[in-house]
Amino acid sequence: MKVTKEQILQKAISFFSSHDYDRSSLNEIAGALNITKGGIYHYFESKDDLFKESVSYLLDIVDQQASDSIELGIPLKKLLKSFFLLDDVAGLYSQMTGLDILGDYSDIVYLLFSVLKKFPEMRSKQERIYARYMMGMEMLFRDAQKRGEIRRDLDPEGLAFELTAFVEGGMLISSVSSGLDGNRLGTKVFDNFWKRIQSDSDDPE
Amino acid sequence: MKVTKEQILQKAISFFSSHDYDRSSLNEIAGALNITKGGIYHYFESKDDLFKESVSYLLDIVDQQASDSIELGIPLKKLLKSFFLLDDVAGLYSQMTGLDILGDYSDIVYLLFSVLKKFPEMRSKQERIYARYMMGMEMLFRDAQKRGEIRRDLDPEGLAFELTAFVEGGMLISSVSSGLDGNRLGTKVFDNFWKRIQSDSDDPE
Amino acid sequence: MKVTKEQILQKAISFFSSHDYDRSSLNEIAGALNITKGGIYHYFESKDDLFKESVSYLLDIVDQQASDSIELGIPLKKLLKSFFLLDDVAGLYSQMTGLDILGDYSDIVYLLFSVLKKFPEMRSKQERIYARYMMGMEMLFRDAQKRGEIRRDLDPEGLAFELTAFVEGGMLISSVSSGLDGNRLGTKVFDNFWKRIQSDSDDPE
Amino acid sequence: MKVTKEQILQKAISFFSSHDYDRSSLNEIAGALNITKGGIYHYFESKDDLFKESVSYLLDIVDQQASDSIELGIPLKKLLKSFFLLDDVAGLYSQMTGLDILGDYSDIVYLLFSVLKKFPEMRSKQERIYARYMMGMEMLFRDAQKRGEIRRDLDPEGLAFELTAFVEGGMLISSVSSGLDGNRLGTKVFDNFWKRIQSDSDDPE
DNA sequence: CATGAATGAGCCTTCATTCAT
DNA sequence: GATGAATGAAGGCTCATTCAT
Repeated sequence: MKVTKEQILQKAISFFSSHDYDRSSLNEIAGALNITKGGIYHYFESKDDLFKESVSYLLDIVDQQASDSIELGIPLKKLLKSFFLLDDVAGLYSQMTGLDILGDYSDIVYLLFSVLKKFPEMRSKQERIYARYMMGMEMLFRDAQKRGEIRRDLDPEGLAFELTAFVEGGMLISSVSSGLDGNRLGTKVFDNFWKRIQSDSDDPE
Repeated sequence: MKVTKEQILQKAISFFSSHDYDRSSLNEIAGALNITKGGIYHYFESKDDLFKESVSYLLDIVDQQASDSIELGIPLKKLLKSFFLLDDVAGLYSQMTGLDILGDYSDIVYLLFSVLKKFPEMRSKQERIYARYMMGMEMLFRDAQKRGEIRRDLDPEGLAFELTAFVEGGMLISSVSSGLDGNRLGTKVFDNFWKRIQSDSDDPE
Repeated sequence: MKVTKEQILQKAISFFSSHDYDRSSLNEIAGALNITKGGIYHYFESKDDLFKESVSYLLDIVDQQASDSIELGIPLKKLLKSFFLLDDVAGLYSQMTGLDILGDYSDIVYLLFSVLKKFPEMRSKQERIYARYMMGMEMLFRDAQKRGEIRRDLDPEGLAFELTAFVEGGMLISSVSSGLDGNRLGTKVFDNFWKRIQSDSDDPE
Repeated sequence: MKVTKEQILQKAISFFSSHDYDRSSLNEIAGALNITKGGIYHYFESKDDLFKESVSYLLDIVDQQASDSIELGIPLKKLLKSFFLLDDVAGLYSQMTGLDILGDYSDIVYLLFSVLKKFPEMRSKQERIYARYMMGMEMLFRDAQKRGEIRRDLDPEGLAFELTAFVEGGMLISSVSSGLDGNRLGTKVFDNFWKRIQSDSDDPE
């Protein structure tokens, strides 16, 4: 059974995100794939190269799944609610790739920060993903406004940013605070959030 | 001029937050202090020890300043507004210690994540700081409710979490997205936020 | 010319026995083999590992040669005599391996003691070698009793222990006392020893 | 309570014999005496100096006690018997100094060997102690011969060497072989030894 | 293609030694 | 006298990288 370049990338992601760059040795990565260190050098010029390529590989997946999570045309309320269940969202990260690549949310945040430290030039790629995601959100709100589901006097860009920032921050705090119930707090916040933005003509719950 | 233990801690923080644990060599840290590596071992048993002690040192400062930033008894609106000016808040981190220790917000997040990876036992300290901070926020909202400044039907715990999470997440996104204007977006969000929570009797602006 | 694992073991023995564990640096050992320190880590996980493996290597040789030195079926007297020539026996150690590995007898005693200090779990291996050797001696005496070469009322186990202990102690004293003639004193002792144990029917010399 | 030079010597012996030269740090030795490293340098020029002086100190005690153990004028048989009880003799080493300085027999042998490796010039002192001890033994046998307690046709020098070597070797084997009963085997050997050397006119037991 | 031996630089750590106070 | 800060050399160890096979 040949080891493909993609398998190496996946295993690398798994090491880099759980062990951190410097603590992930090529020997171990190779060992986990039952090949030798030299084998990796056939596909990648250096460890740095492997690192950058594997983070890119991961970012593409994240971007794809982020896009997929934004579905136009369905009632916004239900979709939004799912974003506020912080523990559930965080749980998605582990399955995100369908490849058992990632640990939890904090692993990926750590990984993305560390790549910025080493390779500042990768900032633009991360930046673009955030931008695309928030743009998707914005369209979601615009669409709901058009359909009259939410109030028309709210700024869609502000809403998109507010939501995204809250979710990121909420998961971050959640990942540090083991005793905190992210779903419960998220629901509380969602209730207030929705009450504020829903169209006046909406049936109050 | 004697080099004190505190000077070492500060320089260590500065390295660990900007270069990451593994890339911060004792050689460099010592060199930046004009002492030799061996000198560090007078004050610290090991690199791990230095790392843990310096993160502790930093966390104590962060905790202190977080507490200080919560002032009861003044109009909530003005205080809140300042929290939403993300770029300004982020800027505070660099001066937080008054010691030119930190780079920017992402440095400290990165540092705190990395310490959790290496020393999970330090989670509780970080957790406590978040808990204390959010409790302070909660009291802020309760106080404002008592004074009639904001609506009384809102859940203070939810508000505290919402605010804290938004600020953290906002700064995180901001630190990645160089083109993003954190103050502008933050102001937008604040306006909506305040409109929602202010007491009905308040004069609309 | 490739450097084999066995060559490293031999050179290590030579250093560890003449310089002691802590004073034998991997740098020097590697240098003597014209490789670099890192090369040693290809074959051994650590200095400790190298130490243990090389002592094991030596012990196996010692055990083998000890077994070989016990020949059943030949006149006991001649064989015994050779054991009492302490200087000659001590001299055998240096050539024991045919590899110029050891210095003199005291080197090996020192090495074996030091390995016990660091790795008490290696005691059993040394113990087994002594036990096997003394058992071989015992059989030698039993055989000679059967053949009527020595008196039948002596305890073979006691004789084996007496002989072994005397030889060990004699060489030890000899190795410390440069002026002492081990062969001369050994011969004196042998004469008494043999006079005591020889069969009465034997022709007195 | 002032720390005297002798106290340092004793503590040093205790460390050097149980931990070995290189593993005994001046810091630890000083710490065990509740003084600082610098304090040691008031009495000793260097670690080497301390090492040599402390081994000298020990050797003087050993020499003294070895002399004391040889008592002329009492029945030889009883005295000799005590030398053959190997486990008991080995046990004496720990109490030898009355100062809780030494561990067991193997510690002292190890220490004496290691000092020879580092400072070959100390060989003569050790050599002299062995020589004096064997000379004492020789006189013991001569005395017993004079008194008619043992046969007059035996060579006292050979007997002294035989006895000393056996005891040294026996204890050495004993210290390695945990399962071996040194007293039992020693008694066996003594019985044979005494039978051989006792005067014919002696009452057989 | 792939292996595995070998390198070399860099890191953490220890510790005898010095010296100003 | 004695302390404690500081040095500097050395050692074990790791690992990305190279290269002959």
